[in-house]
Amino acid sequence: MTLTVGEAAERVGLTTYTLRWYEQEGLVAPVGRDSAGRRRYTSDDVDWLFLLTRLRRTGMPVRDMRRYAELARLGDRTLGARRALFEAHRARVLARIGELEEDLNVLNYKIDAYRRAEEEG
Amino acid sequence: MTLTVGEAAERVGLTTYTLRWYEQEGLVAPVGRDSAGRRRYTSDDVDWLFLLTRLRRTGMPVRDMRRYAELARLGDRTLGARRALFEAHRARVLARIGELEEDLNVLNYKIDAYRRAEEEG
DNA sequence: GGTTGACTTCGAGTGCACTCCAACTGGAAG
DNA sequence: CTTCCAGTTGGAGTGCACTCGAAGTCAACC
Repeated sequence: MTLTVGEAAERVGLTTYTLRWYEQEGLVAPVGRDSAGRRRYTSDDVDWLFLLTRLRRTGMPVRDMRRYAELARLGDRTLGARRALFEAHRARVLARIGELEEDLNVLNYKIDAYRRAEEEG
Repeated sequence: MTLTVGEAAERVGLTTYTLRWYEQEGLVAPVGRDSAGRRRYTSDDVDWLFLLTRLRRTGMPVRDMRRYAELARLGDRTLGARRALFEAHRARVLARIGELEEDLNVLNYKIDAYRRAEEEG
């Protein structure tokens, strides 16, 4: 039903260090504990962590993830703000993809130039 | 004909600090100097720097850029190695774009969910 | 009941890529 | 000739996101 920090870490692809640090940094609401004081992650916790990994992977700074977590903790009245935050982030991700695609042209051009030079020389 | 470090920095969108640091780190061959010991960047230098900014922007670590610079300094016999380096990097960039596009789905899903929740509530 | 191993906390350490500071130098404008 | 500005060096400092070490606790297994 619930996972230890090690199990949760493995599920979401983060280390136990990072999971504890995310909690400390307020990216994750305080996780439930068992009688021995050990963290127990619910599937909701794991879902949340998974979402965080996607935000992180798209380059969202931890600072913004914290802001998002704070909004989420305030309940439904922040739905609009959270949507706005995601929409702004989506725009950045789209821009980033565009940038990478442009840079790919440079890469392709260079690869081609090297290939031609190799054929010559 | 040649540019000062400040002018070169502006052209390529880096700071003068970074330009000097790139040189110190071996990402750029030692730049020519004027009689007063000040750097003078040729258009070839600027082209090289521009390429570096594209590599950097696509996430190539400075370590790999240094490796690339070293190969370039060895002349034409490293053309193949340089092409291989670029091809490997291109593969990473393509993978990265794919990753971002996947993550975009998560983002879109969440935005949609927020929108629906806003309409309800 | 002892050993093992995963957990706990707190604080310090790491790696990357800059970014800046202090002290100095030299050419150009007024 | 003085003032100013952009440049020079070496080394220190910054921000981010982890990552790890030390010292201790606790449940489970033999």
